Amino acid sequence: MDENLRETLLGGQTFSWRDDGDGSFSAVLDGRVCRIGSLADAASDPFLSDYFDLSYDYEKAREEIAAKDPVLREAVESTGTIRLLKQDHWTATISFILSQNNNIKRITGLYDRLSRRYGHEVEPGRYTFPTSFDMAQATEEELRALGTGFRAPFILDAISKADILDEVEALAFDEAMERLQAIKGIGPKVASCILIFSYQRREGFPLDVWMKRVMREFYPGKDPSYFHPYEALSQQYLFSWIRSRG
DNA sequence: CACCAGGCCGTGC
DNA sequence: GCACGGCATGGT
Repeated sequence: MDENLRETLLGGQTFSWRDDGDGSFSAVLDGRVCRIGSLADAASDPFLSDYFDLSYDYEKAREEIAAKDPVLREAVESTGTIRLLKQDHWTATISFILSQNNNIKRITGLYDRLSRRYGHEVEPGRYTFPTSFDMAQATEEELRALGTGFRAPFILDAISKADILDEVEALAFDEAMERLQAIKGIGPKVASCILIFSYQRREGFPLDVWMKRVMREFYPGKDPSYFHPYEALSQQYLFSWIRSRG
């Protein structure tokens, strides 16, 4: 087993991709519909080459993570390579605000509804994810009507503080975590997801309900620094593993 | 009918 | 500093 594109694209780090049902996946990114059947399709596309982080040595990382302990080895060997995508800051921020106390299927639906309501149609039925400017006139009532629920005011707060996302780029990890949490609806878990999946901060280690279970059961007394320098990737493998194991 | 989902906020101690 | 209830919505 080498790449696990399905897990990378549909496993909860992005909500942009759809299963086309013919062995390929598609998303509206970079202002156009991107389609991909295997990682080779990304190599010839400069935007996707960067987005899929092709210059990083994931094979070496896999080997070093697997060698760390038996649990990690089982997690890594239970699946193919999971990549850390380089997503747009704003898209990732709204995506993970939507993710709190929610499930992947419903998050994806909300992402689609926001796109249809505030984004731009680039092909019949395919819409860009709206920018903070596209959403500047959004109201809480509108957002609630789309099903965002109690997250609606959080989205409005993010719109008004979107400039924070530019500041974060220059900050060290701990300061970046703190700065992102100035936006309502962003706590430690959401902040770490944004930093990993949009700012390439591989020291992030999101602790959601699943990962708290993993830590309690298999790593009692340990903290994320145990996984250094592969905190984020180790977390992705453990998350995928525990979730598929039920 | 419960209970849960890639949590966080506000409040109280 | 930590514990707790509440929160919109849809699926099981």
